[in-house]
Amino acid sequence: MKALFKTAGQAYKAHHALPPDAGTIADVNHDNVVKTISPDWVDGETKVMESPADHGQDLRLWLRLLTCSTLIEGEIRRRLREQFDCTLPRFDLMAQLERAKAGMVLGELSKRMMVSPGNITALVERLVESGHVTRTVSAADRRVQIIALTSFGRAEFEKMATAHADWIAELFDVITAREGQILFDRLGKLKRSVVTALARD
Amino acid sequence: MKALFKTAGQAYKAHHALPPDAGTIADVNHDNVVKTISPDWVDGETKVMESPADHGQDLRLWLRLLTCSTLIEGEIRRRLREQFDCTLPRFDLMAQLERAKAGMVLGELSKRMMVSPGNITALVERLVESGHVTRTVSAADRRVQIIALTSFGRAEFEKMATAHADWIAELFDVITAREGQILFDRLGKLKRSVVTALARD
DNA sequence: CAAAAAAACTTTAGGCTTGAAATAGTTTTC
DNA sequence: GAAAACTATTTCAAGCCTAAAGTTTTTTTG
Repeated sequence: MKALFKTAGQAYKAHHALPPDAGTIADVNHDNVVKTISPDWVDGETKVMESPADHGQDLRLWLRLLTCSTLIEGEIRRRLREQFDCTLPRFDLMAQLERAKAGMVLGELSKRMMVSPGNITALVERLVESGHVTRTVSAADRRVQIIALTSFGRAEFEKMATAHADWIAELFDVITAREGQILFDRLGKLKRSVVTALARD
Repeated sequence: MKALFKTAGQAYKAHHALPPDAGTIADVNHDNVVKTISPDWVDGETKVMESPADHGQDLRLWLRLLTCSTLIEGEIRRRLREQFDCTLPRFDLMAQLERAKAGMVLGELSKRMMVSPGNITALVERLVESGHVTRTVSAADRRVQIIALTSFGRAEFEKMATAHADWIAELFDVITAREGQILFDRLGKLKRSVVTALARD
């Protein structure tokens, strides 16, 4: 099984016209350049113009999936920063640690967070500095670092976790339990499809 | 409407046990630290342990949604890099430009890609340097930069777009047209839910 | 047991991303 | 028509992220 690293970024949104629900009015100005009036953002997600072997539907679905998670993730990030002066990676790392009472090895954090080990090094360093976590060399294996939440870190995390759950509930407002279940199940199948494809190399 | 910026990162995966399908065996070693054996990555997505006011389902759904898009995005990124020595943001930007024959204003690119304007500046700079796009000051409004694909950039993009569509089709392999449609529709409702919540400020 | 392989991290170079502050050009207002 | 407000973009500091190469320590193997 190969490693799955990610950088930052966005995704493929070409071959698509503007969505009618985005409220954007596209027209041509003096320079013959596309310009829009009004909202702060516009997602490129919409109808695929050509569909080679009906890859179009998959592409459309992928774009919508990506738009949803980008939108939600961005908002969570923003609120975390504004209300708790915290970043998502920091929150995430503490979340992983929260259930590991005895602490967690750095490599395990890396796997669970699906980010590269080198990344965790610096992230942990900053969290140690701000007093949220501790880092201890294992007595049994001196290569190993054990990371654990401090009581301060735990208290801070608790506050954020509560707010976070509320935010998600707010954003998912109009989704009923039944719809949520359908989405959950279908996404489960998609996840398996992706994992299978990835395992095929 | 507020701006929606994002940094890089992952998301909240706490309050969750390991998924049985991840193939991970968690146990406690000499240090009393959680260690796992086996795969390269483990997603933290799974059953929410406590559910305050049944925020649990939303949280679960969000986590699964995020896992799906992280997995897919990571793989697309990896292939783009390996097979075309290109990053996702570069590909994305070219994708936006591809349909704007006359070019696009920098600010419009920023909106469509849902990233901050300052980001586009550097991205465009690198694409100009590698000969994929051109940057021209508008004659009508000297504040404005018009960005357009070069024919080289267009040719390169075409190759990548074809491969990209195939990759998505491959990853979405087992999803049927009908299931895809259901997912698409439900995600559409979710998107509206999020956009509405965001518009409420 | 010594050499080789493996494992857990860290370091490095380079790209992406943001929010905030600065710059420059355009439009509005009085 | 000058001052004020607005708009498009750039610059900056800081953080996140990766792949690849390097370090130290442990395990495996001949």
